[in-house]
Amino acid sequence: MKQAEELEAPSTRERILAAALDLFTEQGFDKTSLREVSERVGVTKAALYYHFRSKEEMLSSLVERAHGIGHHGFDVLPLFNGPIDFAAALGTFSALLDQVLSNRKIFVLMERNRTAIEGLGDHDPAHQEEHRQLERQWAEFVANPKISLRDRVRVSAALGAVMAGAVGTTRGLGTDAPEGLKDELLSVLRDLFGLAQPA
Amino acid sequence: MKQAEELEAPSTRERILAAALDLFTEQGFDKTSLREVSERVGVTKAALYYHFRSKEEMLSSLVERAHGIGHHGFDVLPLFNGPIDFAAALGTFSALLDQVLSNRKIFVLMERNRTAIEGLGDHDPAHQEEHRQLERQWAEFVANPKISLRDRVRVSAALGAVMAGAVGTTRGLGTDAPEGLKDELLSVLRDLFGLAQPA
DNA sequence: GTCTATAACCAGATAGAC
DNA sequence: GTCTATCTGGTTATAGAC
Repeated sequence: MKQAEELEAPSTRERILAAALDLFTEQGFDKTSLREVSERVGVTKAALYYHFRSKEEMLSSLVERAHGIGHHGFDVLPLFNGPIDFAAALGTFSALLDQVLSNRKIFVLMERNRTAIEGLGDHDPAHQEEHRQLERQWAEFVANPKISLRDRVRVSAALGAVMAGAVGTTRGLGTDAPEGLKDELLSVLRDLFGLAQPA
Repeated sequence: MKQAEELEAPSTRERILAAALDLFTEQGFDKTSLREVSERVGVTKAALYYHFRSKEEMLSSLVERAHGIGHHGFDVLPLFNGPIDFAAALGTFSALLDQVLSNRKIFVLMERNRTAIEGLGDHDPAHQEEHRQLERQWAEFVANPKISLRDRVRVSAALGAVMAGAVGTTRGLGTDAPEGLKDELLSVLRDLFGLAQPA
């Protein structure tokens, strides 16, 4: 995510990642061979192995960025252990929304390659641990009996709505950044959380 | 979905599908080999080929049921070509919700194997055609300029909320049918659609 | 830093006996 | 309807030259 990427000539490594991102998203991780990636980049298959230990490390590198985002968003989950402060939750979701909107491509990749990403830790234990923890936190939240079913469903629905709105729209519209989408989704969140709409 | 399945001894074919459903969901379609499926069922790999032409046909058979459901739900989409009648939409989503809740396992499978299902038509053109049409209808709806952005976002968010609520909850809670979940999600939909909550 | 060549492997699928 | 045995093909990954 250094800004230099778009100014300098992109390094081979970056070009590989860009090609992999597109192919993994279009065809799926498992159905994309390294041969295809190398052909698109214009290097040989073996050259990929200079830059990445394995195919999984490519996926790993791509998903890494999104993990930081999820981390920030989900860090607050353990704090929810009773009636939810929806005004505060709106702030969290708003920040999450920003991140998702400005990293749409990666979130589409993740949405479409869930199983591949989950089974990723075999060669990358650190990554797996981070992922497992996120999953566990969410599972615990969803099943937490100290929180009313209503509140859990609302938060869960909010997450689904944000993802569907931000990611689902992207697929239909290509790579457009739809004007006003963020405001509409914030409005959705307020309705979901029982908060007043601003003038 | 014949009721007999649970009363009679399940046929080999059904046992294969059940094992495949579990394995495909847990590990992903691509990472599950026919050897694993055959071992779990207690037959040999070759025996699978008596019941199914290919691995893809297994997935195809599993997803078939859900397609009918999506079909009914999305059939109404082309009718949306202006301001949306949210009271009517609530009925559609309510029916969809029923179907998703009573077929959770298959929807989890679909959520986690999107790319595999999309690339499925190579050996099954009829299936592909149905899928493509569903995708197209949705894409057209999402991008339809005759419908206000607000309304499109609301419908999109509603779909995401229903799926997240019904499917996401399932993974956390195993195969439980959470009491009251449906009512909570209907309530979410009413808020999303600007409809009054019933007494 | 990129190539050629090849290793090593395992998947999906088929043929034909029983 | 299920088995044994086998084929074919593409995949990831490595060794070592340039």
